[in-house]
Amino acid sequence: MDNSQKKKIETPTPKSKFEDSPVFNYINNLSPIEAVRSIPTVQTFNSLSFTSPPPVFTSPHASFHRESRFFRCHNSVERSKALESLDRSVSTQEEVVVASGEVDLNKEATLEDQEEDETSRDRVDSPGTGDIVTQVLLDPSGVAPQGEDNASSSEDVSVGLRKILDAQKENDTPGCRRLMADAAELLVFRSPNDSEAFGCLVDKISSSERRFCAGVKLTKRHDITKDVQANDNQPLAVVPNQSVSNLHRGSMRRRCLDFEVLGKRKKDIADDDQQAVGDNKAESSSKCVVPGIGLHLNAIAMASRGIKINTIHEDSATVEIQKSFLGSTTPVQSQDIMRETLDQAENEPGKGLAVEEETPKPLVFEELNQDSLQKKKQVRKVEEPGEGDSCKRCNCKKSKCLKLYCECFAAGVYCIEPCSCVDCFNRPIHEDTVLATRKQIESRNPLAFAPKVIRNSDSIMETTDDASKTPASARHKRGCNCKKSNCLKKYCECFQSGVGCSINCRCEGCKNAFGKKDAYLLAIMESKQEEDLSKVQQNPNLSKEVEQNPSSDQPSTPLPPYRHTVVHQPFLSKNRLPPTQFFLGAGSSSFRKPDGDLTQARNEKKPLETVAEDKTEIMPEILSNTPITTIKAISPNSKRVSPPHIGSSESGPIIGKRTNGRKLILRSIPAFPSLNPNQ
DNA sequence: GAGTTTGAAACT
DNA sequence: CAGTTTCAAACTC
Repeated sequence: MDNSQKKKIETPTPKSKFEDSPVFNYINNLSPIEAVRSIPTVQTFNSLSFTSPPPVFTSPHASFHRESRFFRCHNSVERSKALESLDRSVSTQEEVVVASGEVDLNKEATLEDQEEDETSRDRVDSPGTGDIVTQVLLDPSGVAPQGEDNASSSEDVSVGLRKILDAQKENDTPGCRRLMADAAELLVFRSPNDSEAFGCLVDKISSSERRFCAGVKLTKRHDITKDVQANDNQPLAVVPNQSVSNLHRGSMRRRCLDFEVLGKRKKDIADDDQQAVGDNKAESSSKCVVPGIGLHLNAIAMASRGIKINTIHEDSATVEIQKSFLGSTTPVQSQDIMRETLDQAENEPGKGLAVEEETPKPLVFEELNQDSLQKKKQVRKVEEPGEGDSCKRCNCKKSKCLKLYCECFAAGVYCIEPCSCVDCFNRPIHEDTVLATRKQIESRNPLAFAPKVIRNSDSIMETTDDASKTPASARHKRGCNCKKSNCLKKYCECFQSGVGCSINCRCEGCKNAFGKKDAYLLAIMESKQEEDLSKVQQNPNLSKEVEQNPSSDQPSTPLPPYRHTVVHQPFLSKNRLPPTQFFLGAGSSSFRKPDGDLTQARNEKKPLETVAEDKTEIMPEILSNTPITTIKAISPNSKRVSPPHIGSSESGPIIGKRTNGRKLILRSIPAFPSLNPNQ
């Protein structure tokens, strides 16, 4: 039978003879041509299975995971609808918008694969971005959506995209330009920059920004009230056929690309700057972008602000939009907020839609609809005069806005009109200076422009956390060094970023409402304990060893009841309290009243043994302090202590060498009694 | 709005 | 690398 089949395959018999036969069908099913469609599968695998790099480094892949979650909302039906609308050719802009959304989605996947497949990014950075865009557009395999794709949808997408491309070739519509710019933007993001750090930053930022952009591109710029009404009960990104006014968006993105290439389009910039003299806010807004990062931060800021407000004020569309113009305190924070909000939105369809729908609008309006923009600006000023717009506003006097003192500069955006800076050089007209300074700073500190807050890519942590609360796994990269603010004011970068303090922090008397450092450390220890316990449970021999060795400060001792209240910390535990609650509960005044005392106690270098031996009846206060004690013992100078250090040093058995975030999730009370010989 | 406090950034 | 200075945001009044 096999031989006969092979013969049939190998023999060039007339097709008509067999094509109706079951054997032929079977052979067709065996055709390797179908097997070629493995690319989407690969993508799916990539997006689901690849572990993320250590959180110390910004993780574009980790972000991609979330993006994929975000994009999951683009189901085939929606895509079909979009393509139907394309075929109807209702509006060229709409087509472009839809296509852009699809392309962005797929570009992302393609680029991700490229990143993972190749160590160098030169390919992406190669000139001819437009060609790459075309390639993406015309490459069904690359375009094929992952997971859900079937042949028809994939083909539809490619066909639709080709139509779009052809139409755009015929008339160079703004949408076309924008499409190209969108792709170029992504490519620029992937371009190796002045330093690895910058690339790292770009990855981080761009990932979030792209997430935002996806919403933007798939969002229609229609009446605000309509938006809200129509948004109810719609999944994310269910509006692919809605139109976004792309004209200015395109130009803005393009500017970002231009910025990225030093001097490439300086003339444009200069022209824009001249136009900026007119001081249209929309213009200046689009102007406050510094190479690469700036635009994204702006977008993120706007997005997050919009999301944030929208989530709260779902019932007031006007207010939402108006507030959406408001900038955020820090880009990173916005990023986190947005991410969380998006997470939450996924779980709450109603909100999710609002988030998806409202978020991009500010951008569109700001760029396009100047009339409404001005009105909204007026209202905004009335409502929240203190808040900035999408761009940061600095007040630099001496730094010329060319140092990291300047928030604008540090955030990678140009200063704009609302800034009160003096002698500002952080302007597009001084692009050379800006870039040179950036390079200089990066040479000194490659991570100078990297996001200060990094996210733990651990999906478990993030998914188990309530999005409405503090960032589950976000942490300040370098940590704070607060001495007097107790990490309770915005002086503290951790607090300002809305993240808890971590082991990287050298703060004293940390009371960070988003998560205290000691709690963080305690969680690490706890996780290690639980890990050891689980090991012990799996290996009775080990358990015996532990029991027979009471002198060792082993965590095998049953955890006391107070673990329930103490151990669960807001930013790590699934059952964590909201920041405030946590602070008042686990970190209440009675719980850790004298932070100064705490600091002193730490400096007294309590022996680690105290931690383990006292834990059975220790007061929560002491317990909560003990980790710090441990750390202090390791680093009496309050200097940064690296996690591995803890694990390998005197606290070795307790913390262990492998303390990743995931373990922190496993904070429920395990079957400790089984390890207790008295029970 | 002016002055103070604070901690990061920059400098030595 | 540690200590000091500079700086601008955050905060207070």
